[in-house]
Amino acid sequence: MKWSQAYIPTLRDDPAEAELISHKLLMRAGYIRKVTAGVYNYLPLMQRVLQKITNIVREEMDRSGALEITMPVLHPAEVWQASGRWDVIGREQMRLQDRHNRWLCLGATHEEIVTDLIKGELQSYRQLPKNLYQIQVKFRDEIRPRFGLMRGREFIMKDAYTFDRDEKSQEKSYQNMVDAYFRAFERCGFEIRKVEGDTGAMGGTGAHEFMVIVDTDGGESTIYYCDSCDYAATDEKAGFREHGETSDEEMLEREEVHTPGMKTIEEVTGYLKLPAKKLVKTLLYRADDEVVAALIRGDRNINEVKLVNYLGCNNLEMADEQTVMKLTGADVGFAGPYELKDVRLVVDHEVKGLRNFVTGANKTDYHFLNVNHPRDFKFHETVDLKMAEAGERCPRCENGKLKSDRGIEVGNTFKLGTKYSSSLGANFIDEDGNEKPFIMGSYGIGITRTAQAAVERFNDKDGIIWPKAIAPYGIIIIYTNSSDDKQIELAERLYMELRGKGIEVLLDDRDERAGVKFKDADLIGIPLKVVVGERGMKEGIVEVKIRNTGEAHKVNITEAVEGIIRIFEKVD
RNA sequence: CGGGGUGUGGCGCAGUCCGGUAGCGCGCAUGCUUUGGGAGCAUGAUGUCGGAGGUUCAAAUCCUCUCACCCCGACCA
Repeated sequence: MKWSQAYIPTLRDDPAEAELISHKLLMRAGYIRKVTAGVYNYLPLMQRVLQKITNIVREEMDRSGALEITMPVLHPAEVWQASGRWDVIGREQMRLQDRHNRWLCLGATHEEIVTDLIKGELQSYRQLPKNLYQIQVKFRDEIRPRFGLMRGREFIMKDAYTFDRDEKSQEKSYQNMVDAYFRAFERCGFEIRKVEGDTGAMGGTGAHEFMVIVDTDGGESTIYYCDSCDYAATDEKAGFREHGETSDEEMLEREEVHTPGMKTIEEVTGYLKLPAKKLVKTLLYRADDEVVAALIRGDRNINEVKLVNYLGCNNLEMADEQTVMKLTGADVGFAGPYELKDVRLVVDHEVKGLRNFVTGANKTDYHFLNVNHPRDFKFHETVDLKMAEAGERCPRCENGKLKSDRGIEVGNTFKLGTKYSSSLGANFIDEDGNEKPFIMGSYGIGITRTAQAAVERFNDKDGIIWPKAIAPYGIIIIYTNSSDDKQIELAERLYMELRGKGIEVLLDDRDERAGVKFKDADLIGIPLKVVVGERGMKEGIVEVKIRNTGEAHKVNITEAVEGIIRIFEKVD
């Protein structure tokens, strides 16, 4: 492609709307343009990148034995109602009505549709396992779209669905997908980290997320991993080995103390001169229709996902001020378990071993010292409600410590069990003659998100640095003086010959000064730059520069094509 | 949805407090010079000042309503 014929609208300034480096670069380098919040045009360069990623993913899916199909973007409400998710998913599902006032939605995921598709047609265990996938546009009406393609409302995704007869077979199908994911992401140029994830609204029995680790604000997820074994999990999922300390202090008399305006742990610990570990937070939540109080040590942060999972509720939010006032008789910030009525107590394991701790007194501006259980309040079971923290002990191995990183989730895998097959009545006849629901799995790769993750991961002050496998073009040729016919002639010749060798080349034939061409070439991130210029011509060489390493080579004009290819082949 | 902010030529912004001919940089067009890391000079084009209503002799500027977008939070691939 010749630049003069291409459509690559680069910008000098960062667009005001972009926050992340990757978002800024994709805008500035002419890859994307916003249409409306969370919805983008993909320009020619972006289209090529997406195509590259798509092709890699498709090849690895096909290699794994998965079968490509295309399902609709528009779904009837009925199938979502049948699975029960019409009511559960709620606002982020894009819904609309047709001219007959029938409800439809735009698909954010296709468990229902694919299950409905195979229902009655996959009938025998002899036809299993099956893996169906598609690469297609999805919609999710994000509450707050942001970060460009990272959290868009419209995005491209590869989603696959497996159907197995039993757990053992499912395990194989699952591992098969995991293997395919590693191959695909590796080919895209990523070092990928697989971590255990929460199953969330998908339901099911197990999940993993595939993360690109970055050290920028683009790293929206925190993960914890063990420094000695292969344990790794999202912050929502991560646990750690608790110390199981049991205090042997003697129980002291409960004592009310005046703590005017001290609502936070920091304020109370500062005022009472006690470590946060000696406090127990009482957090009131509204879980569906019930109010629960979560008790957790003062120095810990609550993991609401763990609480939701334990309660099995659909909706969890902090109780509002009125509710807190009604139940505790006090302002927010002074709740405690002592004589807290009509509220279910959910207690973190660590609270069990504590003695003589501080809680709110259910009275504005007062706390209790020396609260103890079961004397002052009772509970029967405890649960892990804590956010993990770096430095804690690994839950899997003996000596490991947890470390944390931030990452971008580019893929996920879910074991769904029979949630969808059961609710939609998708069964097969097993070897024993019994009708059974399929054991399902679902597997996603965010194509557009992967593209942006690459930019977030691979860039420098000058612009994008695409891994070769997903770069829109492999080589860019620049001639520095557009009024020098000899340069143009040589550049054109190299362009034609390299293209003849099957390499994707961009020739910057614009009548621009050399500086502009260099800047733009770096900005759009082409892996290899070939410079035809006055200096080189005198020496009888062209310069070849690797975007990634900055490494520069000189190649004799007489054997330029071979020389360039040789260098190009070594680029990652 | 709650909190904060922004809408002014294609892009980035000033002007708004204190009403009085709509500006700057980049980009764009033409010409000359220049030609290895976002050139210089000259000339030029491009604006419903987000929209609607109101106040006023006069509104980008003040008032009311509204829409869009961005940031923080809740949500999430």
